[in-house]
Amino acid sequence: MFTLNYGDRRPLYAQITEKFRELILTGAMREGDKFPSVRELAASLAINPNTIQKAYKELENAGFLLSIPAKGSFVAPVKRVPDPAKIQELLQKLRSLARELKFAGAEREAVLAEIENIYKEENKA
Amino acid sequence: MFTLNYGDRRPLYAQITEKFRELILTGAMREGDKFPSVRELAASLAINPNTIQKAYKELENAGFLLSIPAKGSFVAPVKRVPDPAKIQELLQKLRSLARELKFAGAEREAVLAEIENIYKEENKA
DNA sequence: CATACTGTACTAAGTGTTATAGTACAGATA
DNA sequence: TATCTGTACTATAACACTTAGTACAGTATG
Repeated sequence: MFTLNYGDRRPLYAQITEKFRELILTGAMREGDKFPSVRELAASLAINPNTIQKAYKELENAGFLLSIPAKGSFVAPVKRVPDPAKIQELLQKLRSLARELKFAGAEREAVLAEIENIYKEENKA
Repeated sequence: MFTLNYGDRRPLYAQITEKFRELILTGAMREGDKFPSVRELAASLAINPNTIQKAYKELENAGFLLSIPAKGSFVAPVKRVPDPAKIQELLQKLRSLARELKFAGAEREAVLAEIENIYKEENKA
């Protein structure tokens, strides 16, 4: 499904959390889709099942995953209500990132184009 | 100068690194400005000097800080060469962040406006 | 019913990171 | 001379991360 980067200094469970969030945000995984089972993914990545469980628990807390004991883990129903607090938090990160881009010499138009592209994206099946 | 957030799960030295990077990126600190001394900042934040030293070493590796033994630590000269690899890395983060914003319900125009504002900013003294 | 799968919940151990405490040295400054 | 600066160590405690192993209840399939 994906690979882990052991050179990355972030913990394994955080890498796994991020990968799945990307899959959901890009539309590669949609509401109701089944996650690999804890043991199956652990075997596939050659790591401990507990680490997968920790990643899944994080995803569940973040509202991306819904666990049903004895059945499996699934992509949670999307809440269609804008979350102002979350948006403000993300905009703060955006400002910080934009300043770094400006500092690194990125063109204003290039940065704007990236945003446009994301908002043009169809959430592909 | 600033405060630490002990609720944050990131290490103290990383928080300190980030604060100074913000100060430099926003122009609040400029080339040649003096950082507080290791011991002074440690006393001010009520933490160990070693932790400050670790933060300063990170800033130095990142090119933001220049240490002169027995004199002090200063904001490093800015390199005016665009760094394509760094820009690509940041753009990748930008895309991820933009998808999260879209997912959270942020308006396209609001996101674009933030970028515009950053690029309009004069680097204030 | 039996078997194999699912998520979940523990304990125990090893490892690495983080942070503190303390000491020390050489160079600059006043 | 006294005090400041960055730097470099050692030692220790606390915590996070990861692995290993075991166990339980519920579901699906034969």
